[in-house]
Amino acid sequence: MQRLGQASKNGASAALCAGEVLVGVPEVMRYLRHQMRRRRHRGLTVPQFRALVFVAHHDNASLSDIAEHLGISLPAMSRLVGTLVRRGLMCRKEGRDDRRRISLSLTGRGRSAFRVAHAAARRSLAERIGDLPLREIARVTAAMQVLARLFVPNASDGGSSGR
Amino acid sequence: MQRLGQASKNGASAALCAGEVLVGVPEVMRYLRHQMRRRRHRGLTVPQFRALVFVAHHDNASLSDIAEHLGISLPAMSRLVGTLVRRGLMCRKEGRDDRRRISLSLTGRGRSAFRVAHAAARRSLAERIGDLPLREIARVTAAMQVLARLFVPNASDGGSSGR
DNA sequence: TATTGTTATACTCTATAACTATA
DNA sequence: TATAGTTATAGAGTATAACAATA
Repeated sequence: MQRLGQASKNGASAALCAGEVLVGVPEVMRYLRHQMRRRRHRGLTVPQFRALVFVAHHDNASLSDIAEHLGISLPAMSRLVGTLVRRGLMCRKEGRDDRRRISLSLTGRGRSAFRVAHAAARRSLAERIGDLPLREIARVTAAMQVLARLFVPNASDGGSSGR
Repeated sequence: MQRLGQASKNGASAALCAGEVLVGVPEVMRYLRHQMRRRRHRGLTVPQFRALVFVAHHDNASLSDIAEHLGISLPAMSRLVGTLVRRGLMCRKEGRDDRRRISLSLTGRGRSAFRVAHAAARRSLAERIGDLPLREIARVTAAMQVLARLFVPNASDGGSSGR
C-alpha cells in the first residue's frame, strides 16, 4: 500500500492536506463535545463514550487492550473504567485463565447508554451534514473512511511497527 | 445553500456520513493528542494550542471572543488563558475604551511556540497522510475544507447570528 | 523477574456558583 | 441593573511513580 518513494512525491499534497485536517478535525470534535455536554447524553463524556464503543465491539477486553487502543495510559484507563463501573455501565470481572487480566463487558445499562449516546451524536452530526449537497456528503463519507483506515491501528494494518 | 426539503432527501446519506465521521474524527484527534503529548510540543495541550491559534488570527481578542469560539465557558477560558499568561506565551492587557474587556495577544514566545507546535502537528499528520495515493489525499483535503466550512461558525458564514 | 492492574499524587480541562469591577 | 472577568469549588481526564497480585 505505501510505496517508499511516494512520501517525497506526495509531500506537498500531504502537507496541504495535513493543514486542512488540523483545521477541520478539531472543529468537528469541538462540536461533538459541545453537543454531548449540552444534551448530557446519558452523562457520558467523550472518552467514556469511546471506552464503551470499544467494549461494545470487543467483549471481554482487558484493560491493556482498551488503553492501547485509546492511546492512554493504564492508570488513566483504570480510573476511567472505574467511574464507568461505579455508574453501572461496565462490568469488571477477573480473567479465568490469567487472573491478572480483567475481563470487561457492558452491562444492560451500559449497552443502552452507548446506543443512546451514539444515536444522539450521530443525529446531531447528520443534522448539520444534511445541509450539504449530496456530492459533498459522499466526498466526506469517503474521506472519513480513508482517515479511519489510516489512523485506526487495528483495522487491517499490520501494526508491527506502529507502536 | 440549504434548501428546506433537502434534509429529508439527504437524510440517509447524511446519517451514513455522520456514522463515518463519528469513527474517523475521534481517531485522528486521538492521534494528534498522542503526538502532542509524546513530543511535548513546547508543552502545549490541545486546548492551549487552539487558544493560541485563535489569538494568532485575532489579535486583541477578548476573553469572551475566544470562549465563544472554542465553545467553552468563560471561567474555563479564564483559567486556560491564565496558564498561558503565566508561561509567558500570551499577554493580557486591559481594554482601552471598555476596561472590563481584556485584550489578548501573543508574546514573542507565544508566537514561536504556536509556530513550532503547528508545524510539528502538521508534520506528524503529513507523515501518515503521505502514505496515501494522491487521489485519496486530494479527496481528504476537499472533505476537510467542506467540514471546516460546515462547523466553523465564523469562516465565510454569514455570522450575523454567530457573533 | 516480568506482566497486569491499582493507588498516590499532581497537573490540566471543564462546569456552575459566587464574587468584583466596570458600564 | 447588565456585562466582562475572576475566584472558589468540584469532578473528569491524564501522566508518572510506587505498589500489589499473579504468572
